[in-house]
Formats: sequence, structure tokens, C-alpha cells
Amino acid sequence: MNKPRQFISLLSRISRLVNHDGHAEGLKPAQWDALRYLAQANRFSRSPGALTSYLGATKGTISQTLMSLEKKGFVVKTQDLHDKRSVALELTTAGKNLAKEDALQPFQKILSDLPANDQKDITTALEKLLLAKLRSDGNKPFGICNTCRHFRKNNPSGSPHFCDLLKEPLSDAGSEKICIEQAAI
Amino acid sequence: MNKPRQFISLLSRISRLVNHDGHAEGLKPAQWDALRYLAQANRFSRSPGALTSYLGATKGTISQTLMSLEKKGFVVKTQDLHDKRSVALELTTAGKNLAKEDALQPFQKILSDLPANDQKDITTALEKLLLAKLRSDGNKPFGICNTCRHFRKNNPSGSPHFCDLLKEPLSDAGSEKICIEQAAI
DNA sequence: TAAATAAGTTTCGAGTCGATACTATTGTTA
DNA sequence: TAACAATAGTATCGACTCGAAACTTATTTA
Repeated sequence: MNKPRQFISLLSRISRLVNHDGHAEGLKPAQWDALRYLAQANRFSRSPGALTSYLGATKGTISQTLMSLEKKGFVVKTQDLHDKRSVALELTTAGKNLAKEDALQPFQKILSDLPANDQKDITTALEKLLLAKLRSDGNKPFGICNTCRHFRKNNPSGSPHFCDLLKEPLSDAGSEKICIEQAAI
Repeated sequence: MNKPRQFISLLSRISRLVNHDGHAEGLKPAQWDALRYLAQANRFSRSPGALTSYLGATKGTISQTLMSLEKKGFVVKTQDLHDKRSVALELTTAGKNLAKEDALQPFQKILSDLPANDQKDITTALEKLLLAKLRSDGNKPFGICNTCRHFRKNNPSGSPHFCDLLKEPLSDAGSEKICIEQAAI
């Protein structure tokens, strides 16, 4: 069997299993993806547009998914004060609790049951593959705030940290979250 | 950011990108999955039931997917002679040609552009993860025929190889294919 | 200020997917 | 061997997915 075909097979089979596990707790895979994102994204990144870009979907699809999550009581929408076109998304308490019971927990368990160096190798491999694909597609990486070139640690006045791009203060917790503007140093 | 969440994020994001690429050439991801499988499966494994088990879907869903592929002219169904309940699936010439232009080719290119040892590490990692998950879910591995405990190489009389489970001769090409009965040695 | 752009929503059509019910055929068992 | 169970698939339902395209408001830009 030739190597190329093997890689594609592996990738598609794993994706399928991931997708399959995404049917849990009455949600669909896409809804879990949105919930997971909203639980991890910082306040600059919790909008339908950011979610659209993160998930690589179209605006219409995201709109539908958010509508479902809102109807189920996991998400609330509020209008942005500065830009009246924009919508700010927030998880409800129920949404936050559900996000903790992630549908992909079984997969997490699989990993945890493997030897420690396998765990590390697998995570590293997935990271490399994801970044290469994102770069190739020209998509934003959506990395962690405090790994960004605009992150300024320990700003003396006020909040502990600072975003030099958005000119906004950052809390300790906030700087651990996913940001749509994150760019490698 | 805690490690567990990171792994789940990586996994779900990659799955999503894979799924996204699966919308190509007028087919859907599930249809590509079926096409890819049929292009690789040996004759004992080209049935709706085997495909159902391989893809971890329900019989109804597979029935629908196959109906689409049949209507598009990529698959033909024939009734099994021995068991009149069973259906044998075969790719048409168009189906075989399409399978060569796999929708996940872009992903393959991503991998090929990485350093050789990264390619190997990533493939190995995916293999480990997939096998661990399949084992945990109690699913069949659907491995390659000639890596099976029932594979007998170079049977003297007639065809070059032999399956000791199904008591059937195996060609060289056939023994390179995916089999539903494959079991680790 | 008019035109372009951007953020979201709405609608459409084909497909997905789990669940359930159903048909036909084959195996088992009493 | 007749009755029952198991197996291979199909059909239908409802909620959802997803790309595409049309459409509404806002906000920029020229």
C-alpha cells in the first residue's frame, strides 16, 4: 500500500471517529465545535465572524449553529455597543457547564491511557499538521493570547498585561485564551 | 492552557479541516469516505454492511450515501449469489478515476511538504491514535489483508496466496487491500 | 454624500445522521 | 420441519449541516 493513500486513510478515519463522538448530550458536532470555541476564546474573539473564521465555515452555517445553541439556552447574543453590526456571544452558565463535559472526552481518555511519550508525540504531530494546514490555507492560527507578538507582559499600571494591537488591558486569565488576532512572534 | 483541552482542540480543528476539504468535486465528505473505502477494500469487504462497520455509521445512513453514489454513476450494486440478502458493491470506471483524485489530496500535499522525519512522526502518531481508539471502541481495525493472522503466503497450488479464514485464494494485488476480517497476528 | 465594504441573517437544496420501523432471506432450535 | 431469531438492507422521519446566493443594516472610504 502506498504511503500517500495510507496517510489520507488515517486522517479521514480519525476525523470520522471524532465527528462520531460529536453526537453527544443532544448536540451535534458543529455545535460542540462552537461551544468549545466560545469557552476558550477571549472577549475580542467571541463573535459570529470570528467563529466563522475559526471553523472555516460560511457565515450562513454559523448563523444557524448559533441559533440552535441559543434556542437550547447555551449561548446569549448581545449587540456590540461600538459597532452596531456586530454581535457579542457569551456562554450561559449551562453552556459553560456543558463545555466542561466535552463530547470528545472519550478521545482524551484514549490519549491519557497511552504511554507518556506517545501522548507527547501525538500532540506534537497534530500541532505540526494543523499549523502546516492553516498556513497553507492562509487561515489565522487562533493561538493563545500570551504567545502573541502583541502581548505585553506585566504592564505596570492597571491590569497585569496589555495587548499592543488592540490597546486593551489583559487579565491573567484572559491572556490564556484563544485570540483571533494572535500572531506568532 | 491545560493539556487535555489542547489535545481536544487540535483534534477537533483538524477533523473540521478534513471535513471541509471533503466538499469537492460535487461529493460530500461521507461520499468520499465511501468511495475511498471501496477503492481500497478487497472483494470480501465491498458490501454495505462492511462499509457501515468501517465508517461506524448506521445502516440507514450508508444506504442513503450509496444511493447517492449510485445515482451519480460511481457505484454499481449487484446481488450476492450465495446470500440473496447481501449486496456486492463495485466502483465504476468513473468511480475509480474519481477515487484517484481524492478530495484529501491537499492534505497529502501539506504532509509531503514537511520534512521527511515529520512526515514519519505524524503518520506514526495518527496510526497509534487510531488503533487505540478503535480498540477502545471495540471496532474492527480493517487492516491490510497480508498483515492478517489468517494470511498464508505463497500457497503452492493455484493463486499465490491464501486466506485461511475464508478459505479463498488471494492475488498479489488483493492481498494489499483492506479486509473486514483482518486481525492482528 | 455616494459607493464600497463588512457583519449578520435568511432561504434554498442536497446531504448527513441517529432512530425506528420494515422487508426479505438465512440460521437455529425445539 | 415449522416457528422463531438473527442478519442484510431499505424506507422514513426530524433535526441539523453546509455551501451558495440574496438580502439588511451599519460603517468605511473615496
